[in-house]
Amino acid sequence: MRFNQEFFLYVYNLLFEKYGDMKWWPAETPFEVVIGAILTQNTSWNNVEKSIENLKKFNLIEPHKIVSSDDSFLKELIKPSGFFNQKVERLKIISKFIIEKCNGDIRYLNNLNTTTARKELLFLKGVGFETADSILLYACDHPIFVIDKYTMRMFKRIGLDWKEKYEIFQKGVMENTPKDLQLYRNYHALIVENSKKHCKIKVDCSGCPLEKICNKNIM
DNA sequence: AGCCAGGCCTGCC
DNA sequence: GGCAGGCATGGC
Repeated sequence: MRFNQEFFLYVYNLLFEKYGDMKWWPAETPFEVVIGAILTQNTSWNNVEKSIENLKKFNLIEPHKIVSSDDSFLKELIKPSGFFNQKVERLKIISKFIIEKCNGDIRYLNNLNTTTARKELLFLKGVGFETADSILLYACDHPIFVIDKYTMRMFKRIGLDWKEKYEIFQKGVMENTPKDLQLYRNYHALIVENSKKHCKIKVDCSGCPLEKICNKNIM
């Protein structure tokens, strides 16, 4: 198997045939994407949903409301998604950034080129590669391929050996796919969906659309 | 009971 | 620049 454009679109099509258009990211507003991206750091989405529900109860899904809310109150609300001490700090830092540098709307980053916008986000404490790229792709309209634990595991199992380096995986995929916003949005969504069902550490291959090309013994 | 979850930062080396 | 250790809750 060669890892060229044909390969990556082949994998996409296998996933698409099973799951279709995932309509990702699951959020009502761009800022909700930002919140979710922080809260889901090393945390299952199931837990994140509870936290976001709590924030919604108090109408806090807006940057200035996050900034002006009491830390201990916010910690209580986002408790279900864990790491609440650092995550409250991170939510406040990025909210402040949005207010001060983005005129209150994260989509301001659409005015910058992708590389510049990415750097701006990566300056922020608590925003690493995956969080930045998720925000660029799903809260804004930057076509960038998000890598996460699921993505690395899946690609490794279907034959790629890129040594678990985020930017190597990202470059490898992006050099071999059309830089298309909708494609990248749905590709990542499909990988997550398929991984949750079939491609976790403990594999469950029955019904997995990638079964033919997967070496389940990896990881 | 213990492992895992849609990372990231810090402090070592 | 690489890498263990810490961060915290909920599901299985």
